[in-house]
Amino acid sequence: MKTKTRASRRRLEADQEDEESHSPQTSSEEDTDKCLPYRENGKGKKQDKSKRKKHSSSGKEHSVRRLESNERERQRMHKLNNAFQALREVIPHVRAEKKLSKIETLTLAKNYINTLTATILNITSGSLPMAQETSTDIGGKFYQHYQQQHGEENNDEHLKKYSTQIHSFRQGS
DNA sequence: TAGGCCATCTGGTCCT
DNA sequence: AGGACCAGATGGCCTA
Repeated sequence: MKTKTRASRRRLEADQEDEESHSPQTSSEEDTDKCLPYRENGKGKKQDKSKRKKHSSSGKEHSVRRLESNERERQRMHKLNNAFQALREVIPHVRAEKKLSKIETLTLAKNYINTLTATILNITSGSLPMAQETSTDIGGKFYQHYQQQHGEENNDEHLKKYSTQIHSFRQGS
């Protein structure tokens, strides 16, 4: 992978620093200073430099914890990316040969959900204002798409169930 | 070459 | 206490 080289290089550098000085914080402190301005409130709020936590562990221990933490973070991001990939695969889009970026994926997913919701409401009742705005042409296309995705069997049953859920969800909100 | 996108590292904060 | 989550920083790759 392209960034593997970078990652291993950084790890190597960190290890070297650790071995040389037993104070791997030096470069990290500089990095942290670049994080300014600090977030103002809420989750992830950064503290004033003077209030920063002191590491109780030795340099070696801290370095080990950091590496473990980095690995967990990588795994977490991989899971997140897998979820993005799964989302990409269920969103119909025009330029199928080009991979959707994350922001495109989220935006298209939101639009897709909105359209599907409107379409299903249109199919099942047509009584809500949003459903009336939706053209039957679009509705037909998505119904076709639904059939391609889910096959012929139990479509009515599934659609009925889904639309009931949507209706109750919309009424609840 | 600038800008977009991405993976990774990192330290702070939250949660269990 | 330790893991999860988050956001900033950094640098590589790609494309217009």
